[in-house]
Amino acid sequence: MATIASIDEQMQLLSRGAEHVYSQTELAAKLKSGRRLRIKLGMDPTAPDIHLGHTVVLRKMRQFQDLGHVAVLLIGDYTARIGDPTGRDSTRPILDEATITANAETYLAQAGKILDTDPEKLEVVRNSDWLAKLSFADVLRLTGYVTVQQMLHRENFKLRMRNDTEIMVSEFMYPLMQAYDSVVIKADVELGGTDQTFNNLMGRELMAKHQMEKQVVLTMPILVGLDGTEKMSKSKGNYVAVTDDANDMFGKIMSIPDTLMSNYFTLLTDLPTEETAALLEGHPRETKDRLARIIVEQFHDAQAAEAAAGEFKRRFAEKQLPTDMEVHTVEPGDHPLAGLMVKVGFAGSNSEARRLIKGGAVSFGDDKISDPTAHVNVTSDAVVLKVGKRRVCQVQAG
RNA sequence: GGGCGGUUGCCAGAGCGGCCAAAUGGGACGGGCUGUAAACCCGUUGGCGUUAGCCUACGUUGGUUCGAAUCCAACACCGCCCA
Repeated sequence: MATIASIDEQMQLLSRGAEHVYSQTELAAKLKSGRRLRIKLGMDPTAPDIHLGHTVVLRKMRQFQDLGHVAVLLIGDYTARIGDPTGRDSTRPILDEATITANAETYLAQAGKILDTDPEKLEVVRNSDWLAKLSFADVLRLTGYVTVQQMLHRENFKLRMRNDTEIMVSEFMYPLMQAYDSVVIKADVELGGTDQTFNNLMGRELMAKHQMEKQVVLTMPILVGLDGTEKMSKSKGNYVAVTDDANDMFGKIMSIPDTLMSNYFTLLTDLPTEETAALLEGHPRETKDRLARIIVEQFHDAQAAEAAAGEFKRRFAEKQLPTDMEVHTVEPGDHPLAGLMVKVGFAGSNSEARRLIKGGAVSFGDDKISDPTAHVNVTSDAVVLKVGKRRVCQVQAG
C-alpha cells in the first residue's frame, strides 16, 4: 500500500473478523517497528483443495501482504507424517511423499487466487528441510522445554484424557514441531484457525525459550458451511470450492441461511462494517445477491459475477431454462427414461432414477413423467431433460 | 496377563431363529410453500428388474438349522474394569 495507514488503522484492519490476537499490544509494537514482518501460515498437505473456509485465513494473510509484509507459507510435509489430532477425536492417517508434494502444488495454485504471489511478498517453505535434520538429542532437548501438564491443557487432549481415548505420545510432538517451525522461520505473526490456537501459542513459548521475540498469534474463526450449522468442509459437502464456476458459486451462496450472511460478509468480503449493517437491513434476497456477487467476483471477475447473478435470476426466479445446457447425444429411438437419466449422470443407478421419477422430480420436454417404467422417444430434435430444480440438460439423437 | 461388554445401512441406534433390505431419529435427496433463506407439511433413502421376483448386505471365517443380523466356535478390531 502506497499510503501509510496509521498504526491504529492497521490494527483495526487486521483485527477485522479475528477471533483473538495474542496480543494486541505486541502486534501494535511490531507494526510500529516499521520492519517487514514475517507472517507464518501453516498449510495442511492432507487437504489440497481450497474452499471458502480456507480463504478466511488466506485473506487475512493477504491484508498483511498489502501492508508490505512477507507471507511465509509453510508446507507441513514432515508433520503430515505423524498425523495431526487437531479438531478430531482420533488420529489421522499418514501420507506418503508423492501425495504431499502433489497436494502442496494444488494448494499453492489455488491459494494464488487470494495471495499476492510476488516473490518479494511470498515465501514458501517445507518443514522437512529442517525437521529431518534434527537428531534424537535435538528432539529431546525440545521436549525438555515443555511439561506434560502444559500439553494436557490442550482442549483436545483434555477431552481424550477424560474419555480415556488413546493419545499417542507422538501426538505430543506435533505442537512442538509446529512451534519449532516458528523458531526456524523467525515468525513475527502466526495466523491460523481457532482450532490451531494451542499449537500456535506453543510457538510463542518455544521462541521465548530460544531468547527470541515471541510471535503474535492471530486466530480466525472457523467458517460455518452452507448448511449453517457444521464447519465448512469437503467431506460434509457444505462448501464452495475456489475452483467452482461462477454459476455454482453464486447459487451456493444464495442457498445459505439468512442468519449466516453477516458472518460471511465480515469473513469473506472487505465491505466496511457500516455498509454491511446497512445492507442487512434490506430485503434478504437482495442482500444475499450482493454478497454472492462480491464473492464470485473475487474468484472470477465482475462480468462473470454479473452474468451469474442474471443466470440465477433467470433460472430460479423466472423459472426459465438455463442459457447453456449440456447436450447429450444418444441413439435415436425409444429409450427407457430411467436409463437415460443414468446415462447423462443425473442418477447413480437405475433404481435411484426410478425413485426420482416416482417422486415426481422428472420432466422430459414439456411433460412431467411419473411412471418409472416410461419410455421416451429421442429424435434429432433436442429435448430438455430435467431432474429436480438443478439438474437440466438436453438430449438428442446423433 | 485376567474379567466383562461391544462390532448393524451415510451417521446414531433398535432388532436377539422365519413376518428383516432390517424399527426409530438425524442427514441427504425429491415434492409442496417460498426468496434455491428459515419454519412447516408430504414422499424417497442397497443393486438388477416394466409387475412378479432375483441378487448382495448386519466385523471376518467356519458351523448348527428346513431357515441366522439373530444360536455356536475361532479370529480381528474397539471399549470398560482388575493386574
